[in-house]
Amino acid sequence: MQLAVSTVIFALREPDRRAVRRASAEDSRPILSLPLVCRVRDPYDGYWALPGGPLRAYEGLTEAAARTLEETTGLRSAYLEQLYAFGDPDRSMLDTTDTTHTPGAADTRAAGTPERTASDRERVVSIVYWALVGQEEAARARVSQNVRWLAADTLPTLAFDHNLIVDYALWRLRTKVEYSRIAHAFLGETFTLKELREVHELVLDRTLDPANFRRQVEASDAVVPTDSFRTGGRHRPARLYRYNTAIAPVDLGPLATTTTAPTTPEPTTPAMRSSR
Amino acid sequence: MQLAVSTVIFALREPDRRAVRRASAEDSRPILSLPLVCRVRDPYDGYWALPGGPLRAYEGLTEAAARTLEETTGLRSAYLEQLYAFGDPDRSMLDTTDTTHTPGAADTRAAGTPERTASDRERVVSIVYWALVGQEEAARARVSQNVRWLAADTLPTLAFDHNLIVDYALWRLRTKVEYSRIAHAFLGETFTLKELREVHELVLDRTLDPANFRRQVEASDAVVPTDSFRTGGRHRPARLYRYNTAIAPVDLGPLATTTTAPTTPEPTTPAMRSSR
DNA sequence: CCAAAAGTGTTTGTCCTACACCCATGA
DNA sequence: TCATGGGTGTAGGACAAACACTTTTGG
Repeated sequence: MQLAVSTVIFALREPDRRAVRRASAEDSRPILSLPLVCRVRDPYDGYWALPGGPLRAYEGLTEAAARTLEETTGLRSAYLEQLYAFGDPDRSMLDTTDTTHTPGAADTRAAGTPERTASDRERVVSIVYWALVGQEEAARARVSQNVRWLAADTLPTLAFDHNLIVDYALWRLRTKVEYSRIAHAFLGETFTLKELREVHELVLDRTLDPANFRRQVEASDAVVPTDSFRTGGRHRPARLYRYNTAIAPVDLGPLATTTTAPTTPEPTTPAMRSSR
Repeated sequence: MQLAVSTVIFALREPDRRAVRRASAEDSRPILSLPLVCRVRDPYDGYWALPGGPLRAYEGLTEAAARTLEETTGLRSAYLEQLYAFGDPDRSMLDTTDTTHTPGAADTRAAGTPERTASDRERVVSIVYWALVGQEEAARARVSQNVRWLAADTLPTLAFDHNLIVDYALWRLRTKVEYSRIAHAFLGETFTLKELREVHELVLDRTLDPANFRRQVEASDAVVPTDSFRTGGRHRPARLYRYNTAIAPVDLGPLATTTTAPTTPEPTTPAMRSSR
């Protein structure tokens, strides 16, 4: 039995030069992408897989996720949260029959995938994290021959059950963007409300009303205005905002104190309240 | 390194005869309780702990949770979901200095706690599940000398980090009751809306408006009316309802297909929608 | 001046809350 | 018949969606 920690790393990246031809030329908005590692061992040899590796003796789970994130991309994430533990006995031997995986995978493989060192077919329980990386941070991601960033919604067949895992992480990201305040993790230190809205639009894949978005964000206290403005467009400059660190970013309940988040009680949604 | 699976099992149980004296006599509503196992080994010897045990070679994680649940209580749960994986390196050696744990614990211990068979102080990663058990099911729970049901909100100091785990499970239960439809799992096959409302009130610890609760539940399609009525009170009989199995009970996203839930797309919350 | 995006105001509809009110039953 | 809870109606408030409108810049 092996215990591994893997991470689904999301970032908004400029579209690849090769892939940009498909669209109508000037649609060059960032694309929700994630880095994958090409396997060089027998189970799923040549397939892409999530970055990860075995848990070391004296490190915590979150620590291990941050470490593998740094090892594969050279980056630190602005947001890191546990996703789910996958441990079905047969998840090492799923359908290899599907051959729709990227053909270029075979020639990019190299030595040193950190995942799985023991004998094959051994059972692996994976504790999976998901992470968000900022734009500037993602721009200077380490390039490597067997690490590649792929678009999240047009993935090939991945190794093991990693397609299911990415789908679940995507679902969690989209769900959480709607009710929590994590979209800023995709941006830099300061940002305009238009930029923040575009992150929401890219993640949720639909347009949002600028006026209503502005009001909703301002009412949530998620951001605080600065005195700076973003100029350069041929229009009125937009005010820059900064993420409000005084409020807990997410709802982890009692677990919020054990992570990096400051302790702040979550506002309860009023619903059918009465006396008592 | 050990990998264990533990489960936080919730049920609404009649208050204990001994504990009923504290209240003003006729407040005998059910109490949110969970079964705990008394440890008989050195780390936290005599303390109460969550039921669980090592993951077996050929069983899935959910399978292991259901098995330990059956082994400690003899029951099957109406709801079972993964909670979190706890794996900090130092969580086997937390504060033993606190001695506020129940004094009667020492004399109820017996041989055969299923948890942890290897040498002490070894690192343990626990994948924790949480479960809901129906009222009738909970009433015929197996009694044992080193298994006892304790009230969820007045727990003593538990072994390891199990207090934190129970707090988190409680928070998840309360959060999920508000937006999902899991409260029926505490009840039997059929139930009145008053009974379902009382479950919500007990879990959330506040009263709810009966009229609004009725409308909200009926609008959510969570239950379907039957032709039977609950008679006996000196008032108009109440219609019995049944849980609507045609709709997925919770939001597990892509993971819903891997569990027992039928495949039904989750209705998205409309918010700031526009064209595209 | 004009185009374009920043930012504000306003209407409309929907949902929740509180609470008044009728209905049906057992004693 | 009356007390009790089952079940319905409805006015008021909060909030989101849609969209008209004003403001401020670059060309």
